[in-house]
Parts: sequence; structure tokens; C-alpha cells
Amino acid sequence: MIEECGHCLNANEASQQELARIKQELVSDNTALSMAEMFKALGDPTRVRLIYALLQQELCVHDICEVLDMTQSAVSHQLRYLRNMRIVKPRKVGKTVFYSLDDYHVEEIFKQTYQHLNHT
Amino acid sequence: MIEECGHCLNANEASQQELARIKQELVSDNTALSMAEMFKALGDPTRVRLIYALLQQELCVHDICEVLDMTQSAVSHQLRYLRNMRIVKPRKVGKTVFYSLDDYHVEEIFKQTYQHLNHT
DNA sequence: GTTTAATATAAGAATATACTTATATCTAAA
DNA sequence: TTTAGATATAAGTATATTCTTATATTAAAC
Repeated sequence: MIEECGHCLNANEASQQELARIKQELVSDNTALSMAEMFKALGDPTRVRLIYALLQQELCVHDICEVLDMTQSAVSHQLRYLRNMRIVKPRKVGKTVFYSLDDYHVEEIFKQTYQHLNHT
Repeated sequence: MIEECGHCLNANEASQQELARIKQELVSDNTALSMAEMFKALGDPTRVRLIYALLQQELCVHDICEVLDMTQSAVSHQLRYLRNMRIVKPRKVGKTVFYSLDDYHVEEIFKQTYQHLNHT
């Protein structure tokens, strides 16, 4: 238990050292950005439902629209977002494009969080 | 491998049933919202760095400002956000407020994602 | 080739987000 | 009780996000 902060101790040297250590062990700006981008990609209810649908099986755009009850344009916009993030990947068959999950990380994080939120 | 979607098959009955099943097994809107809110809370580089600092140890507001190199107001805003989400909790000692992580889920998800992103 | 179906994109509107600056609250010390 | 320090909040601004409407692209069918 820490009762005082460096600043409270009038720039106590030990605590200043601790702050320096914490600062040094912080994730880099780039890492923080990568993590934030990953989480942000999952941080929207539409995308959560979309990913969850694809967790069940590969789906074409039209069927995603039906499952999510959203317009084709809105779905395509979200698919582009997730495609750019390499979270989903397209597979073209004729004029139909099937999407499936393309990121093991996302699937794991997603499932784990889902379980966490439901088991507690 | 599915080569046709319900829609492509001119409303083929089997595929329509599949769509109905997928729709039924989708997460509820509430669950999708909860998950999205959780991820959104982690989906900002400042909050990622803040949480990472608190993963190391409990810190007072002033020290968080120093570690993150941000203004007191900006940090307090983010702390309020994370407090409302029950991701961090305050501990008041005199006029100083120490913050620490308050959510096992977040810690786990955060660590796992960090490892994922670093190990590939 | 022309038409039609499936998907993608552009432009814009409404809302949300993350800060800034200024001020309020709360506690301890003088 | 006045003052000063530590944190919280209000109001506003700049930017980002998510959708809508309209249009473009692509590929199959005719």
C-alpha cells in the first residue's frame, strides 16, 4: 500500500525514481496506439454483432444485412473498416462476396470477453 | 465451404432457415452493447497508457499526469470515464486520490491483447 | 452489348469523443 | 477562518464516427 505519491512527498527522490521507472516501463506510444485501434475496432455494437455472426459461419454481404437488419451500405462500410483492420477477409464468388474472420486474436479476445461478461 | 447464400439461391428454404438460426444465436442487443462499451473503454491510446500504468501500481492523479505527460484536467476526464465504467476505483487519502484497477476482466483482456500484439 | 444483381464508395448529416480553458469542490494547514 | 493544494467538473472546440442517400463498380444473364 502506497500512502504518498512523489508529488505529495515534495518530490521525494525515491518516488521520483519510481515514477521514472513506471514511465520507462509504460507501453510505447506505438503499442498503445495499436492496442487502442484493436479495441476500438471491437468497440461498436454493430461490429460486435457482425463479428459474432461471422463467428458462427462465413456469410455474404446480403445475408449479413439480413441477419443484422441493416442497410447494405451501412454493412459495407463496417466491412471495409474491419477489412482494413485485417479482422475480416473477403472471398469473391461471382458477384457475391463472402466474409469470414481473419484474425485469431480478435476471435480469442472476443470470445473471452463475451464469457467474462456473461459468467459474472 | 458455403458457395451460395440464401439470397443467391432465390430464397432457398434451407439457407433461410440457416439465416434464422444465425439470427437467433446472435448476441442480444444488450450484450452487444455491453461488449462494445467495454471495448470502447479500452479503445483509446490515452486510456491504454493509463491502464498500463495502473497495472504496474496504484497512482495518485498528480503522478498519473506526470507519467502520461498530460494536463490534470485531461487525466481527470479519463479517470471519470474509467470510474463510471468500473474499470478503475479511487481511494482518497486527505486531498490526494489514488486510483487503481477495479476490473479483473479488463486486466485479463488487456494483458492478453498486449501479448497477442507483441507475439504476433 | 445491355441489363440486372451484388457490392463498394462518395458526400454529407447527426452525434460522439477527447481535449482545452476556466472554475468549482474538497481537504489540510496556517 | 483564511489560504493553498489536489482533484473534479462545466462549457466549448476540433475532430472522429456511423450512418443515410445517391452513385459507381463489378460480374453474370440475357
